[in-house]
Amino acid sequence: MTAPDDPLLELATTLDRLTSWIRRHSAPSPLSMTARTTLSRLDEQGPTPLGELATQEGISQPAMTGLVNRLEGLGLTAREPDPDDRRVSRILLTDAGRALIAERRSQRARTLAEHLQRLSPADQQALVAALPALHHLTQDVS
Amino acid sequence: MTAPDDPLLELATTLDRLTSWIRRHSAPSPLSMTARTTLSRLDEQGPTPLGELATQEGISQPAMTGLVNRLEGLGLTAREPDPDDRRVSRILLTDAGRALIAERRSQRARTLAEHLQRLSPADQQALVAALPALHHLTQDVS
DNA sequence: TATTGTTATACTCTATAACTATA
DNA sequence: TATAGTTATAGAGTATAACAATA
Repeated sequence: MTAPDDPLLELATTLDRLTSWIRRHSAPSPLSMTARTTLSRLDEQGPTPLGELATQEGISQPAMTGLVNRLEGLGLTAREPDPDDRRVSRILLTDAGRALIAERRSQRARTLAEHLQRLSPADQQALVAALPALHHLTQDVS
Repeated sequence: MTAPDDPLLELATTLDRLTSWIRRHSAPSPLSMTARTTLSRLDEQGPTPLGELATQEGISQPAMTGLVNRLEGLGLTAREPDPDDRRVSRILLTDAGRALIAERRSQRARTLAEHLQRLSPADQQALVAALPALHHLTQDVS
């Protein structure tokens, strides 16, 4: 059990609060949160079997089937047969899908910049210095 | 894959990933994300008119009516008439609601802290150093 | 008239169970 | 038999529009 004034525990609480802050300040989107993180994931890791994508996103396989169907209907993703196992559908981003999440990322960066500008230079520097740590944190279990 | 040249763009991407990472590593809950942040908000700011709560959470007034009805059915919140304006319903936490949000918050913080402990001392130090900045960021617009 | 909140209705996203096809 | 994915069905949570009560 951790002590109540453990800085790590305080950090965890702050990150928890940060999550809900980010959620409230995200630009409204016709795509669901899962849809957006799925597109972002496909951009990072390339073509991925549907079931694996479902596990990574923490939703059921039928839910991912439905999501991929919607994304495909929007022209954002496509299916590719796996040459080694004909049961497998590999999901990949189309050019339109890649363009959309690039646009969304830069838009989010602009919004973030507005808020960052109100922070002190020391605060800004601290955040940039913490980037590798945040990166390692999210790759921890992946 | 996006080029990580712009630190601001990288920060946006990392925060994006952090959001979905925290979401995936949260303990499963019968309550929706909005339900949880609403309880948390009521715990922080006390009794709040329903419409104001809807605006703060970024959902419509009818959606908040439905959510509050569900929370009330679970015994987690209650309605209180506003003495000055009889149209207004002020929503407040019950003792059960307060207990639930406290338990969940500390559990979530513990889980996150476990992952933070696996990071290198340098990473941990960087995150702790960024704590005030994160705190300021989330209080920025509040 | 304007505001606070509810009711009516419809759509999206999710889950579990049953199914098809490949392995 | 086991695995990858789809289809069937149901429930939660959301929005917009129309309404009731109060200001």
